[in-house]
Amino acid sequence: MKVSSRGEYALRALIALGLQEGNVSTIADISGQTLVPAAYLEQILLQLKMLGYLKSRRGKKGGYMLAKAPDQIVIGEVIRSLEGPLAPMGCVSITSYEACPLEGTCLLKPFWALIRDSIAQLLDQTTLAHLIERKL
Amino acid sequence: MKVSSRGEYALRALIALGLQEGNVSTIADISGQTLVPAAYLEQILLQLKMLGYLKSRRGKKGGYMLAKAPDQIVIGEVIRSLEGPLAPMGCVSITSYEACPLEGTCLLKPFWALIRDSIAQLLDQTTLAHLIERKL
DNA sequence: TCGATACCTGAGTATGTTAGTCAACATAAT
DNA sequence: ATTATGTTGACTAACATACTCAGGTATCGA
Repeated sequence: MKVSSRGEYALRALIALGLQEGNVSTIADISGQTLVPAAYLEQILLQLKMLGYLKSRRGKKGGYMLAKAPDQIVIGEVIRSLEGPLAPMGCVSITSYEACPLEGTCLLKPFWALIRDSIAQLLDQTTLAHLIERKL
Repeated sequence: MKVSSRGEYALRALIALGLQEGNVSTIADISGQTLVPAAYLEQILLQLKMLGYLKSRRGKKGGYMLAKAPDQIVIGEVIRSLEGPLAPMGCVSITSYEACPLEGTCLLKPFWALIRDSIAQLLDQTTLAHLIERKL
């Protein structure tokens, strides 16, 4: 049930940028604060930008900043974008359902569904603002 | 947040055996009911036996059966044995904690802890008996 | 006792994922 | 022009996943 380092790193970066309130931060800055290797962080920031969470400015005095207000950034969406569905099994995934031959009689499916609901509810009701303000 | 096929297959096998109430089932039988490839299932059953969940009898008329009552088999324990800790990150794992350099100031840790609690509570309060009796 | 039927053991393998690195390029400010 | 920055895409080492397969060993029934 692990979250990959990529997902963890992305959230760390979003938090670091959220704490900057509008100022741009360079990759080196963010790398320093989050302890994510700069070259790897670069990839992740680019992906977050393509997903619409970040804006960037090139050249000298360039850097990254949030593209949305922290309370508009839903953690569940971020994780799904970076790691795929939250559901523990394809047969109970809403965003990328996969059929299973046991489907009809499977005694596990309702159980997996319970777990998916529990995880999704937590992640989808939490925003970057909640994390930054320590309001969980 | 995926569960591996190994974990899913193990639970399918336990359910199949739980429905047999004391009768032995051959690998081929279980493979037929669960749709898990027989040679792969063999490995998994062996592991479940080593973990104390199953008993086996060799030779003709041989096969596998549960070693415990279904209400003594906790799903959380099975998953942990097969896939490692339930926690999404090492820094909030109870069974295999790993330190993190950000520890003190990390705004994510309390969030991961919430998720770990939620998952662990569900998995640790569910037994094989619950699954078989459809009582979730 | 013999042979068929099972479980047991350990090695091997194809594929994919993770967690990165690196080199070269494009753009903006001074 | 120079320099600091983001951008792009290729590359790689290590590991995990999801299996297969070849043989060995125990037990039952005839």
